[in-house]
Amino acid sequence: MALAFLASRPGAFCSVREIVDDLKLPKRLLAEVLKDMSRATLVDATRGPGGGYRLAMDAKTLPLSRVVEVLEGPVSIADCGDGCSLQPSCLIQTGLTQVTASIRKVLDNMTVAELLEQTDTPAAKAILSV
Amino acid sequence: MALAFLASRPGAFCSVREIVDDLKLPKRLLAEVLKDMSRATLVDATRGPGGGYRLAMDAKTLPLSRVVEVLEGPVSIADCGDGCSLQPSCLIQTGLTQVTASIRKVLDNMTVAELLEQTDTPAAKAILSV
DNA sequence: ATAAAATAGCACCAAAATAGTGCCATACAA
DNA sequence: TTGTATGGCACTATTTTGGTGCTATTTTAT
Repeated sequence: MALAFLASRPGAFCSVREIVDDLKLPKRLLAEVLKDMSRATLVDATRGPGGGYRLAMDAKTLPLSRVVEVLEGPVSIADCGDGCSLQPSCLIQTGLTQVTASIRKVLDNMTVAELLEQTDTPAAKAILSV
Repeated sequence: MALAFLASRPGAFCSVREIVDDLKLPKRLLAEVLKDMSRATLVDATRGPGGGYRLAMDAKTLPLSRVVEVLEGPVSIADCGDGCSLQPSCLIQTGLTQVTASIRKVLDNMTVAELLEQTDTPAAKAILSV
């Protein structure tokens, strides 16, 4: 939600307060998340009055897969690595890998910009039009 | 894993003990899961000596989406219903719905039979060849 | 008949993941 | 130099999920 918000104000630095006021998110939590995204260079940050966050790239070049990776680690539906005790007898590891690849492709092929474009409710559009 | 196992023995009733011995799964847990699948008519069950479970349909006609629905409820990446307090200000609900639909399509288009076909490790193949 | 093999049901516990907070340090601009 | 804002990190709390205890009921081979 926050990235879509930033995408709607390209180039402008938006503070956590602004974002939270519009999107009704827990302030501290959003701050943590944006810190993570900043570390991952998904967003730029500036401090002090007038500071805040902005997308570090064009939203059209930011696939959801990248966002998911930053927030939750590698895209996968199961941890099928060597650490899994079931691996020796697992009949579906290879198949699940393929499913994961397909899902990853879905996330690769949708960007934050596209996510934002779909916004269609009046209340949401009102937020964007400010 | 269990459904792939059953798919490898079409028509035959397999007991929880047999499955667990081959797949090295916690017995009680698999029993719970198979009960759920039985209630959802994904598998047939028979009791008594020689009893067990078998797929209720051809594995080729059993998409993973159906399995996921039985085990985890409706396929979705977020609970965007009316119950969500963020809905009024959510910029991405519609977009996420589209992503969910795409992922659902992935799961619709892969069957338990296909999952099983991908099995390629020697140890796993040994289980199938018995 | 009856004992053994197996599922049915349901409550419960434990571990892991996730949502959310406390607290302080650091930077920046008016 | 003061107020605004991010940076970092540990911590708590809640939810979800993996897993268990126990008992009842059904089935079939002997």
